[in-house]
Amino acid sequence: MNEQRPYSKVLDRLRGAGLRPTRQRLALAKLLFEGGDRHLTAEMLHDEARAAGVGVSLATVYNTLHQFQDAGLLREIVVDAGRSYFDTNMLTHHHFFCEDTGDLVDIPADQVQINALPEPPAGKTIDRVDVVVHVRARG
Amino acid sequence: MNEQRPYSKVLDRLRGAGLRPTRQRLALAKLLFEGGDRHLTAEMLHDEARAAGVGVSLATVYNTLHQFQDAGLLREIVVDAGRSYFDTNMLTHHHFFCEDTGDLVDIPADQVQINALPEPPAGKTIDRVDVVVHVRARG
DNA sequence: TGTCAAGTTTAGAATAATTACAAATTGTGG
DNA sequence: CCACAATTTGTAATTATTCTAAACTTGACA
Ligand SMILES: [Mn+2]
Ligand SMILES: [Mn+2]
Ligand SMILES: [Zn+2]
Ligand SMILES: [Zn+2]
Repeated sequence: MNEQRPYSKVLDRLRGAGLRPTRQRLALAKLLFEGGDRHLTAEMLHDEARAAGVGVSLATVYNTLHQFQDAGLLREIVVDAGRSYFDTNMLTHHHFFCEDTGDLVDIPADQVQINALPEPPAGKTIDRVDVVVHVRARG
Repeated sequence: MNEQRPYSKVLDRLRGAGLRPTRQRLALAKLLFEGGDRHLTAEMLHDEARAAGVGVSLATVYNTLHQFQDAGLLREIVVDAGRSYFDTNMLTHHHFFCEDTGDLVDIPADQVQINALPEPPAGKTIDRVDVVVHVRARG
């Protein structure tokens, strides 16, 4: 449908977020947001960009991921010590995490029902509930 | 009660795990296991040990934490990017995590009821379900 | 109780992910 | 187009952690 204007969607998205549509940001946004829901590390995205012929430094990949996150286009997921995943699915949801492969797979929020939660510690308020289902290759 | 033999408990614990009771391991085990359930980083434990007058290197703290983990005396918790917590509570349970302070607080398993979970991806088997309730200082 | 091999500790180097910096480049309103 | 702020980038710095190889303990047993 938008083969004539391959950047119009991400362009609107960047404009909506108040971010200048630079060559690098357009290319990264295309990789991030036009392939369905994705879970990527900075290094993975950098490799994809280079493979797609996009000249972009790793520093810019980090900058861009954080800017997108601040703009509400992404969120960061922590499941693996010493490695951050960025998740393009902004709906409330949970994850399968496969320790063998490092893969993250979404679980829609309505497929996890939490019927009880204790009161948070005094003076604290609940921000978000993360459920991570650790899975392994069947053995 | 065991003031006469202040190390007998941790000594038994190390013996049971097949670990030689060295000065360093005894001291770290005492700090870890005789103060109720704890959630510590390697750096925190190192600082505590030094404050208690125990000469121990940071490398040994890391070695010891991993050995204790392999022996089933501890488990590692990942909630904060780039920092590992070690948890002395080996019962199945969940956590409050306060992003402001970095504090982890246990939630007993029976206070979280999960009434639905989807099938794991093909060929995968569920290992463990981690629930992390992110909380913030009330604003 | 002394010996010795195996297990353990350690200082410091190495690694990996991420962030900081300051100079060069680019996007945009006028 | 211009001026100027925003952005990008190569490189250095930082942080948590792991590796290494030499020095030191421990425990079995003679
Ligand atoms: Mn971040
Ligand atoms: Mn570990
Ligand atoms: Zn996701
Ligand atoms: Zn815990």
